[in-house]
Amino acid sequence: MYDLNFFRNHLEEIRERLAARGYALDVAAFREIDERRRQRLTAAEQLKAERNQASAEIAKRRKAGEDTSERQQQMRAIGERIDTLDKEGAQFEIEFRDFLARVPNLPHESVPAGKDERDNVEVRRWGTPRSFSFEPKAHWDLGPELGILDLERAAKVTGARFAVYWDLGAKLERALINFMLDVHTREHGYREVLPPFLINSASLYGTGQLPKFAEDLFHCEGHDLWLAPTAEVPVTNLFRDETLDAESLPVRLCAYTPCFRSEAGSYGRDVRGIIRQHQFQKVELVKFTRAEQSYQEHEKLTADAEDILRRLELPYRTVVLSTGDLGFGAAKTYDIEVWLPGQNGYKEISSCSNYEAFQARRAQIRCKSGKSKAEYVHTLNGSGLPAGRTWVAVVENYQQEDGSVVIPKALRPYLNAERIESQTPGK
RNA sequence: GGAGAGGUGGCUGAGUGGUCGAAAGCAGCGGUUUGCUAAACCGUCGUACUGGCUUAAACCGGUACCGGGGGUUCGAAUCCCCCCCUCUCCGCCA
Repeated sequence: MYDLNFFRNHLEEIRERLAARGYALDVAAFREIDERRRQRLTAAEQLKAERNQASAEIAKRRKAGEDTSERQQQMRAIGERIDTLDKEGAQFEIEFRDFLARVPNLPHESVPAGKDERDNVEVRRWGTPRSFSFEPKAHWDLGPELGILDLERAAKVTGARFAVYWDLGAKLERALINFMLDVHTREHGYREVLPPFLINSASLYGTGQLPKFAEDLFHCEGHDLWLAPTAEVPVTNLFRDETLDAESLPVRLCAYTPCFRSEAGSYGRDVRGIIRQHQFQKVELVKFTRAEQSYQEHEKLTADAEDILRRLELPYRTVVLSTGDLGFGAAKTYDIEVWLPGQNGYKEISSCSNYEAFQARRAQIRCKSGKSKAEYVHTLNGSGLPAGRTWVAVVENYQQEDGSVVIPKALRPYLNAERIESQTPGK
């Protein structure tokens, strides 16, 4: 969401900059919608001013004991005209808001121009993919063979794209979550928060999932409740409609939640294994900063997410998304990609974005210091990290020739085990 | 889920159909007084949209906003309906 005056006065410039991310801003359509809306608005307001005046006059005359029924009769007709104008105006207003709400954010100037993910630019690479003396397996083979991952029963109990973890598989997931929360709260200065997993539509509007991306979400029938697709939504909306003390910024929060995504439109992708699930567990990092801090904090947030992979000794690379690959509300995004031997390539594991004031303006999150006027904060978030994909990375990268999996040193205090060996689940 | 009480500006809190955008107090801001601080006194003090202004700011108008949405009325913070939230009690549940 843009500042209305800024938007109206910089239409051409915005159109050009949005073209870089593949969005065609229809300037003429906006002008027309805006014009139409304002016409209706001013027409209705003029009549209302007239009515207000007349009402005051009626009040005075009645106090003086005069008969005002004729004047009231006149005003009734005006009231009807106001009604009509208001109804039309409300329709145009919805159209107008909806138009604005569907315009994506401007890319930051440091974002490389490009058409799609092929134009993303690698900014760093850490660790060396291990060379195997045997053919490494994918987790969808390893997991079931070890008896720690059970997709068949998950399909029976719930359906496709859900998983059941057994024994050390379940413990590994839980260990990862605790490990990540501990690192971020103890080492990186984040405050831990446990938010609701269901959220209302106002929150989804605030972070930008609505109105445009309803089909990506699970909705609870008969309620204004949705399953959170990421902790970004409940956590960012924690301060919706609030004005924070600018001195208290940046606020750094981390949260564990399960995440639910309908994955509509990705039917053919990542069908094997647990790379793409309807439900996965994630630790999310969220920051609220002053405008001038946000890019510095963005770098730190990305580094904090990367640190989890370093501690787990998992090779990764970090890319900056090109203008064409940028998400709807983001001004700049780093993707962190972890090495997966089973796929012989790097796979996205975290997406760290600076939204600047895009979400803050929708969600009305401001900050204020002393006498100065309140201004919108910048919001940032990134996965730090998803437990599911990290689980995959651990299992695939630490697999041994005999089919067992060595537990990374950093996780051993959480698992009380050094190795996952074959077992027979639920039998 | 049932019964009751409530939701007013940054805060406290008045207001039950007509100069109410809203009393009063506190906080804030500007000033006077003062060796400094404090106190006292005077003034000021909401937000959004919108018109005037070449743009923006300032300024001058207008409209809207008293939890949200509808309705009655010439006129609604005030009356009616629906919803949400908070508190108390009951029921149910982990």
